[in-house]
Amino acid sequence: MPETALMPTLRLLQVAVPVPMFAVFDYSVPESFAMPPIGARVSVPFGHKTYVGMVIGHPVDSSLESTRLKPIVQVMDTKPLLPDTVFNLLAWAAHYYHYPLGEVFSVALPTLLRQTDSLDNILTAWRVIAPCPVNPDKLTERQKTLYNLLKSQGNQGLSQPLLLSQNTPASVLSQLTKKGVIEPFELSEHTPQQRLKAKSALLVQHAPLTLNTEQSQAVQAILPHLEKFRGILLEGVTGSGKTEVYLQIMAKVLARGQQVLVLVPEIGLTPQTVGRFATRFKTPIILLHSRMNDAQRLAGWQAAHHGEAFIIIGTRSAIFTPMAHLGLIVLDEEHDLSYKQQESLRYHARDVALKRGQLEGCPVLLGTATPALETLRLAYTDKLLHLRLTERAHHAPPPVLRTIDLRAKKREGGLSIELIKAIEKTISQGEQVLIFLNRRGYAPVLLCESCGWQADCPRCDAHLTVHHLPGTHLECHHCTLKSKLPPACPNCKSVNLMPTGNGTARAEEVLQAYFPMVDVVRVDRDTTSKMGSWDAIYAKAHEPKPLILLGTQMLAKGHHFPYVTLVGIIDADAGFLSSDFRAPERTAQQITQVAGRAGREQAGQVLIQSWQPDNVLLRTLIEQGYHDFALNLLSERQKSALPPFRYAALLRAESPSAELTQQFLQAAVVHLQHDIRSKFIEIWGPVPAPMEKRDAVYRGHVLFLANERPVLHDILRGWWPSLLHIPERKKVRASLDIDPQELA
DNA sequence: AGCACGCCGACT
DNA sequence: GTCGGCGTGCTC
Repeated sequence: MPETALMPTLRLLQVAVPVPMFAVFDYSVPESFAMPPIGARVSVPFGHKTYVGMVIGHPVDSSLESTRLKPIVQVMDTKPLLPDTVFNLLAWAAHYYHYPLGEVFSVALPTLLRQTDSLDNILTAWRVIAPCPVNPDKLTERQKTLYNLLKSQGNQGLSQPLLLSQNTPASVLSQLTKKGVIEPFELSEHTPQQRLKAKSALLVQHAPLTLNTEQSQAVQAILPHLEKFRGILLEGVTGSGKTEVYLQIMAKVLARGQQVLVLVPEIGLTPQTVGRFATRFKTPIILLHSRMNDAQRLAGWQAAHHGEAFIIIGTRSAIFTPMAHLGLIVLDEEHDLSYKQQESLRYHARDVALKRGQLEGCPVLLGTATPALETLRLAYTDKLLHLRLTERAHHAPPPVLRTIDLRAKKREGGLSIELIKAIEKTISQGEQVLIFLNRRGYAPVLLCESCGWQADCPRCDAHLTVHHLPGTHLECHHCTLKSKLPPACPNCKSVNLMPTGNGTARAEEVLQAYFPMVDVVRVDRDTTSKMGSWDAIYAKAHEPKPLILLGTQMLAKGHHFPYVTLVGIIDADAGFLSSDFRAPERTAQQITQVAGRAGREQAGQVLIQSWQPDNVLLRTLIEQGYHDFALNLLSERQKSALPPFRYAALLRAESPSAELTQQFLQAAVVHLQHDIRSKFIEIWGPVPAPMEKRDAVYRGHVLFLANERPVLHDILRGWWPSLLHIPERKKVRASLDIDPQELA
């Protein structure tokens, strides 16, 4: 007798659960629930807890006996939560980065959607009730603002996510509702696409700037690629007007009723950046970054998802935001390292963006003055359309770069007399100066002049930095340790303890002493918090008065300082000496970016202090510029068969002991060599990390290089999940970094 | 990741 | 004699 005829058919789900395991799990669906579709969230019992998982399949049977299957607790979405494109993007990311699928979903979703009580939301919108039952002049300022905003939108109103993400407090909504001025309604009758089309008519574009020849050639070259996937590298020197090119392409995309996703580096998301977009387009701009609270993030996410918002500007993780009708991805400063997540899912937003463009069928515009070598290679192999802007937009001549030979020169606070004279001259002309010193604090070392002892961090392989505020003390820049200054040398009891070397705080002291009449503004992690962040700094930098800006790499990133005509780089050598094969590339990008702050509207000069002014790398950069420098580096990489000419993965490990870490890595290598195909992989290491001990853990890594990406990934796929169970792994934390950016 | 099950030390 | 250390194994 056919048993199946009598058995009630089991309704099964395959669910990705957010736990660090590569398996997916089967569940049954009780009769009382409608079957959730693939892409819906379900809450499921797992171990002793309940998790929010993602339905990824409808299997006909399970490898597990039906009695061991647990029923789901709740269906959280009746429709897929994400569009197919984003669902597929996340599945791709899990596969490419060798990361558990359930955790990938968890990383990509707003926190509030990962909670068991978040059911799928009905989209509420608000509109004014006509006629207005009260005199609008009697409303409070905030109420009046909201009233006028909604009134301008007519009967269509504005969605709640859009309002909340634009800083309308929920309280104002309820106050006006109580007064009978506005009403909520359900925004369900139109699809997101229909709403977008309806709204795009309201988009009024403010006057674009006039483009120079190069800019307009770039725009013309990009326009034929709308509506389909194309990766584009817009390589434009600082001041060449990349942003105006973005804006004009965006205008075309918006006019078609499509949305634009703009990604910026972490600290690039200043009010000034946003302001440029906000004044150009008459449409609300949604921001997505880490300093927003959960409710704001969810609101922005929904506004993008439901097609209520046209322009989304966000940092790295915004690349996963679902968009109803995505027409363009812009990724500004594509070389910036903050696009690479350095923990959990170690993705690179640039690479994810290119994949997303492919899945969405839209162009991806990468812009920078200093392209990453990876990107440059893609451009030169026609994987990307390569456009260049070589002139400054406003006819300002490019800055003149010159080295200052530090050998046998007197210095004070790290500043040579030559540099100080140049500062003096600039100041006397009423112009501004930017000094770049990538070391915060007062002095990077506390040295005993009697015996040579140095104050070291007990938890890290690093010296402690001397700080003067609040009060003189020592800080470790690699962990949270802070300590008092010892009264005498713990080694020889001498009291000749000397702060040695120069940080930004000491340079500030020296500069202020030389130029008592001039404002010296220090910009680093220690000052930007108390200065009321960037706003005050920007205000000063935008007054046409003498000013000395002094800071770390925070100053290097895309900011616009119109009155700066002199840039001084205190120490150009450090980066060229590092053991990381990417160090020259990163150093050149940094120097070029800092140099680009000079003379954006007037002629500027850049003075680079160096102990090795004849260094070939430095000379190439100064004499030929970043582009040619990068081409030289690329040919070096090709000769030594390094990325991007081979594909890399880095196994990282850390544990409470150096031995355990290295033993694990060694075992991992042996394990890999059991695979016959491992002969196609070159194995570098294991070695201790450059700073082996950090925050009391011992770190190490082993690098894998292969000629073919699929070969590398196939081998890793069999090997990496199995490493979780080898005996050497106990007490060791390990992670796999695909396309690693830093060997640290 | 949690969390329980499970065998060896200092305490009510 | 028990409470508890964290090693090991499992989670549909």
